[in-house]
Amino acid sequence: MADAFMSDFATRAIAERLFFGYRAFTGDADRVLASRGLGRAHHRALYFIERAGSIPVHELLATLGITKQALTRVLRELMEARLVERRRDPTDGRRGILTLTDAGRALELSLLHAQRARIESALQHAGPSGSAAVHAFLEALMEPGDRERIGTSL
Amino acid sequence: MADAFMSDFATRAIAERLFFGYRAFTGDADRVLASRGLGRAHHRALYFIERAGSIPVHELLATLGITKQALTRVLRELMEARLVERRRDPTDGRRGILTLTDAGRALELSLLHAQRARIESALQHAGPSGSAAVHAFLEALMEPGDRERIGTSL
DNA sequence: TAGAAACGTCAACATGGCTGACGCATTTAT
DNA sequence: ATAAATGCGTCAGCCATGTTGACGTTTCTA
Repeated sequence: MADAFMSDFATRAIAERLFFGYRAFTGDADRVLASRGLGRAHHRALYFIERAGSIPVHELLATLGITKQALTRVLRELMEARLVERRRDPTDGRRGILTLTDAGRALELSLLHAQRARIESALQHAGPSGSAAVHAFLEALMEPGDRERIGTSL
Repeated sequence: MADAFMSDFATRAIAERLFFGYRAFTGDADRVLASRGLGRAHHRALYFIERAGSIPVHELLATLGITKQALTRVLRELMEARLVERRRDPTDGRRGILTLTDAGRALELSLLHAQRARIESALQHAGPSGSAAVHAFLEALMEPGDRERIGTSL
């Protein structure tokens, strides 16, 4: 038989929870960023550089899904602030490799920790077996091509 | 004993799933909006007006968490496109009440349906008992003050 | 050695936020 | 009755973050 879609009511229940939940989640970091004169775009770059340890520019570009012109401006500001360093890939001198400085790592961690209590509390509200469901839900929500960009959930 | 925070690793697992998941979720509607020359800001206004049936301007402002100047521009464009109508509150002539036109309701529904398949699939991946966990997780993630703005999950 | 690849950069522009300052109609308080 | 407060709508200017398009440079590859 044909696929019966979920109700509009049930769809809205998720849509509005995602909207308010994501806004609160990003708000925690935004407050820290604002005190340093940085924005959400800087956070995203710091996050994915730290996560990878070091990352080629082209891969960061693909992960963030923005143009190189948009990323270049963010990276220039992060390098001027001595939070990010760029060096050349020794195996291919055209490629750039990005790493965080000690200050960059410290900031990235403080941004993560600004979000930690909210995430921890939310997972607790999901219940002991709910954590796996939340991970599965969010992974299934993602574009398939992005799933290889994340770490395992366990 | 002192609260032992969750690990950075576990925090990152949620943070990156939220980032990619939310991006995919909004992307579905963004494509429909772009074909109509509208943006995400218009979608949010349409969503909350439709959800309430009709809504005072000040309440929409509080829900969206933006300034009246930012909302005014969005509402002007929506009213020019005959998607939204504004009338006066009969009990207080200073207040404005917003409603959708038939065309506005049709667009809002098509935006919701653009997101429905992804949400439905994600909930299925969360498992039969996972849906309640997902709702609880997202609600706990929200700012407490926003919780009164959402509908029940059942 | 020619061409492709991987950037970095400049310029112009769109979207969606912000603050500040006014003005106007309407309601409320004195 | 009138003065003050409220709830807008609007203008102006600015910021953050994205977009295209075009160009130049260095480096690798065929």
